[in-house]
Amino acid sequence: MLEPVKISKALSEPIRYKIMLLLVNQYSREGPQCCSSSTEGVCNCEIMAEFGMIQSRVSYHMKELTEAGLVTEKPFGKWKYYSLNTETLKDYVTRLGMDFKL
Amino acid sequence: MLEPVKISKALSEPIRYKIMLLLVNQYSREGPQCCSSSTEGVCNCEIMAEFGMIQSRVSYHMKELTEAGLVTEKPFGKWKYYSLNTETLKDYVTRLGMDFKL
DNA sequence: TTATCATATCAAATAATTTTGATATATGCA
DNA sequence: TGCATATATCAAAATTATTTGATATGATAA
Repeated sequence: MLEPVKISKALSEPIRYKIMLLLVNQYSREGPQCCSSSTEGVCNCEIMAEFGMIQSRVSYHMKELTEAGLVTEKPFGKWKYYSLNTETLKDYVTRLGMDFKL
Repeated sequence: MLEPVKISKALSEPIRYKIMLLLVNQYSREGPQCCSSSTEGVCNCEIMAEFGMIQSRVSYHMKELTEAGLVTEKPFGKWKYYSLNTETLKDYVTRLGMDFKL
């Protein structure tokens, strides 16, 4: 069941919106990274590096995004890869269109 | 210039989302109202009546919605009529589609 | 003008969210 | 097993958002 208010809230935090943009564009950064590059998504520590955030802060925001259904998690060994759930975004957009007769 | 984070925040508050729904469906309620019924929109005091909110609270939320560009205000005498700005919503939806490649 | 009504604004109180540092859990490897 | 690494969780602090009651502004009408 789609909750447009919850999805709006997830998108309403600037750093979370930036993380979403990072996920859609895939991570590409030079130098050593904690997890091996993957086409499966972007890992926690890559997000830390990209935005200079500490680990618990990244973890918190990824949980918010995941619980809103905007991001899916894929554990791989000790890492976790995140990717966009575009279906939720599509449903959200559709719902706004219906609710507000766009 | 469209600010998707700001629009998301405006939509992320439950009572604001309900007010938006009220605006799109137009107000229709029995009994005495403070302002005369209008096709131009819904007035502050009608929103107070609909949700049992005090005046300053309604005023605060209408300001949030207006500043996000989601609602337009139309002063009429001592009243003010609010209506949805569907253009902003359409632009928001378009922007999400582009940002996240939907 | 004065009284009344609708809305706006303000400061203080309350509530919700976010950030941080510490610690816990879980996996992989020597 | 024991150690290192990646992520999760927790409690406290910091920040931001919302609510409230009081007062201000601005328009109407007597």
